[in-house]
Amino acid sequence: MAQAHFDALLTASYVQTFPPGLELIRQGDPADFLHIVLDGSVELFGQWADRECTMAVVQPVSTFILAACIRDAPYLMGARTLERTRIMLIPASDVRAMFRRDGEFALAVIDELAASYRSVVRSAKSMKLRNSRERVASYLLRQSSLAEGVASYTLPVEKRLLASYLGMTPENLSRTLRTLEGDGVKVIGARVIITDRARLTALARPDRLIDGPDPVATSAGVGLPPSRDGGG
Amino acid sequence: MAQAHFDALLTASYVQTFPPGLELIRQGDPADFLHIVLDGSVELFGQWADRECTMAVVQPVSTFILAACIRDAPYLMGARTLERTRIMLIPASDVRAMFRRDGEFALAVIDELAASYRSVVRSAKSMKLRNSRERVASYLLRQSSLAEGVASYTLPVEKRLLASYLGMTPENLSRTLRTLEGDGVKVIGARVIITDRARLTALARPDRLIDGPDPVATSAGVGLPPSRDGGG
DNA sequence: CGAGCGGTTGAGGCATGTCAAGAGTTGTGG
DNA sequence: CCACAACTCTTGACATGCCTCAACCGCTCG
Repeated sequence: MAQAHFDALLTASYVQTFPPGLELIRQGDPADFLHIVLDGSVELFGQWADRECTMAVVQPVSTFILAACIRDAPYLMGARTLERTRIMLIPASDVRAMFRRDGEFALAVIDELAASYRSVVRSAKSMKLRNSRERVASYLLRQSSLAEGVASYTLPVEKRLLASYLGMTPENLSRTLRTLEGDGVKVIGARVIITDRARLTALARPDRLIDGPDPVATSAGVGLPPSRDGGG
Repeated sequence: MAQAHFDALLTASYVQTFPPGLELIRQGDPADFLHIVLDGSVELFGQWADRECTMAVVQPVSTFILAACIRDAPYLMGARTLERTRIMLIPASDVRAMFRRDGEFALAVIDELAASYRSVVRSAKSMKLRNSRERVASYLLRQSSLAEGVASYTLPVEKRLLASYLGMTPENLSRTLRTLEGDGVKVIGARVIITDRARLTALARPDRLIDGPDPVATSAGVGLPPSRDGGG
């Protein structure tokens, strides 16, 4: 986009650092700022009838709740920091005004929204088509491939949160990890060790239409699968 | 958008009528055409490991697989006609070229994508936060409110498909509908009769952040909740 | 009429959630 | 530095939601 426009957005926005566990956004509130994670990580979650579930984890550098800002609609998800996190906030009205003025920016927004959309569809497919055991196996395998195929790595998030993200209870995740030891992967604390990749792959049956394309060497995704995110 | 640009898109595209049950799109195929349902209805579904689930039903006039066209990426979902359906096909390359040339068109695409994104997020929240009984109750209530709050209406889709959409088996849906008779709604064949709206509402606990905003009188949505759809 | 299909119903089993208790870890304040 | 509190994680026992399999009904359509 035009440098002048870019600068205009920057001057209208501001950057702030938040402590861990802080609620940045409450679902249902009007969308007043586009958020961009510069450093740290943010959990997006849904709430309903005293229940809660993790929808995604946003890691640098990504936007979130872009869709709500564009539509000038209430946030569909809440957001809280998982750690000390630096965030840039751009007034939603400025964002809306800007992609009307700057065609390049509009194209970037289109690209981001399309990517986000596909992310959620993938996630929804995983939830509906796989059982919890398969989701866990796929997740562990996917994280390994994101880390350039290493056989050992550490989980990027707490198990409690991972369980919620995968649509199961912490107890169930714990048990599932235990039984998965017979299928090519061992998890000790936050440490994941893939002992038999072929076997784990056979169980997880990874699919690029669900788990995403094979990562290219240049990308550096670390978090939960839909780490690129842009709506809410 | 500019009339000239609109006409250009029209001349590049063509309209075709398909019989019921025809597979329009196979998931994983490259996105070559943007599809627009002019008449009839289309099911979007996901497949994995010999399992299948309905993701959405698209009704006139809506686009689908917009996101795949934009990203020039493989379709994440398959699509098949549910009835005799008239569809307009626009070459994906023309769509991509057009929103680079025409700012108004780009804005329309942004709006459509943002709406689609929010649709899927709602759907995902419903799947993760509600159990099957609550999903069924919400769905029945939602359809009633889309039909201007009438107490009686007919289901817009087959129960078999509805079950898949709601993430359950046909048997389970059948049983659930039976037990729901004690909670303010009766379903005979495809006919839905809400006998005690307050009671059904108490059970469904409808939420505009999941079920969508209260419909305005001018809109005429009929199908499954995310009838507006635009990605894949 | 008979095949095919959607829908319903029943029986039984597995997967997952719930409740409860305890081990291990982390962070805090005395 | 230690003691305590709070929290995550784990494990067990139990309950239940949901699926699977199978049979049957009713309708549609050739």
